Amino acid sequence: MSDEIRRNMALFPIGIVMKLTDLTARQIRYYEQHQLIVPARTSGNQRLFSFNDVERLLEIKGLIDKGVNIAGIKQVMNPMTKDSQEATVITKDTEVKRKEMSDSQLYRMLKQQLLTGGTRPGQVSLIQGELSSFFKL
DNA sequence: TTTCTTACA
DNA sequence: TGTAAGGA
Repeated sequence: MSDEIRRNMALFPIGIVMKLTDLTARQIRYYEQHQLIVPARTSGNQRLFSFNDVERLLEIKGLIDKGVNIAGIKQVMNPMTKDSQEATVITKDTEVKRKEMSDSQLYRMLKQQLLTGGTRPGQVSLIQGELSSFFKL
């Protein structure tokens, strides 16, 4: 699967990613801080993003628009690190299944949190502004 | 010129 | 999240 290599090959700087995703540099860097993406770095400390990173950012943008916060997004995105990405190459089938599972789980949690209008003790809120997300969902 | 980190009227 | 500062 040399396709994985191509998808994960770090190619473009943040400027291009901004245009590709319609996100600000601030947002992109913020998501990186929260491990939502792990772009490579050049010798000069410049970030280099891969096609995979761009796709992940597009997914993130979609979820943000629906009112999901970082905590919620982390549950939908498989915490793919450089290592785990290579590890999942063999189990492409289970990878897809795991993602679909996460989506339905997130849906239930969002619905449950919206309906009860809150979180149970010890549970983290997955919603941004209770009101805004109410209309979008 | 572009990007990086840190910090906050 | 936006934006200014100061360096690479």
